[in-house]
Amino acid sequence: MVTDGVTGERFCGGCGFVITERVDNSGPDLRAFSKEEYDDKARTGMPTSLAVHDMGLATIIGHENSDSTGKPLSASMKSTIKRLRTWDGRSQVHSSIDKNFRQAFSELDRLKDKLAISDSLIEKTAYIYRKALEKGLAKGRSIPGLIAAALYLACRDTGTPRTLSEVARQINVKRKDVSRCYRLLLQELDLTMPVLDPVRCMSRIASEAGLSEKVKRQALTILEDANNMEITAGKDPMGLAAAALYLSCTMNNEDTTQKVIALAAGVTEVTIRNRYKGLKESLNIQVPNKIKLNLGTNF
DNA sequence: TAAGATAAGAGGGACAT
DNA sequence: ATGTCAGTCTTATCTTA
Repeated sequence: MVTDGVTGERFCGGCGFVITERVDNSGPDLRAFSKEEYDDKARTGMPTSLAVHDMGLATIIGHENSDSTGKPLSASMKSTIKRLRTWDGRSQVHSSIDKNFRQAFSELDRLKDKLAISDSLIEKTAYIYRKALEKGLAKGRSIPGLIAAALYLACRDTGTPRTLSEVARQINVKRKDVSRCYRLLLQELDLTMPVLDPVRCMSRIASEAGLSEKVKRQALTILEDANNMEITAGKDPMGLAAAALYLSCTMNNEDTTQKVIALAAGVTEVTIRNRYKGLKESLNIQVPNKIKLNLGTNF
């Protein structure tokens, strides 16, 4: 059993099967402005460290001076993180930037739990957000939108499979607003992001939809072939991964539906169908007729 | 009931004006 | 800067097996 320090996912070191990758997120989406209120509205399974709300930033920002990949931080990054920790000890808000930062962090606090994000990702998000504030990008923009964008940026940067829609939904900001902030950050901070790796997406979808290892492996080879044929450019990675999984399911006669996979992947059935069709045609894959198994029950 | 088909609409990138 | 265009994805509805 290995825990990915970057994505916070726990998976088998041998086969890569993801054991748990996210906490229940179907609870109410409520704001809380005090510890008591937070405790009242919190769902079960809340980590105790978060319940001790007064511990604040120090519980969020770890003390190891290394980034999410384990490499030591640069000197400037180190001092930035140090400052973040220090601020938390202060009872007074010194400037508008500090104030903004505190507010942003209370948002981030909630997101962390809902999206099952690791501490190192939180640090990265904080770093990005701080940069954004220094550049004055917060002016005229909502804090939740910007912090969500920073978080999504950190996810993309580390290859953590969280979709823009997910992040936006959990923080209760319109997807397009987060999207706008995200592009702004990319531009202003002079960053380029690698395309989200469909392979990473697959682990998530496969475990969420309860698919077998065999199916997952075959879906992986399908994705590789698709990549080699350059038919994946410009397509939604999640949709591609989902379609590859579905195709693999039909090839292996694994009992599943588009609906299940679509739900797990966070894309629509139509998208899966389109990618599915494209994959099947481009790779010239013959799909056997579905053998109807009389199992009596769905599970 | 699941899968496929089709249409309308949103949002963003590329490109020209 | 602004408008147009092609391509993608989503939502909704209808048909098919």
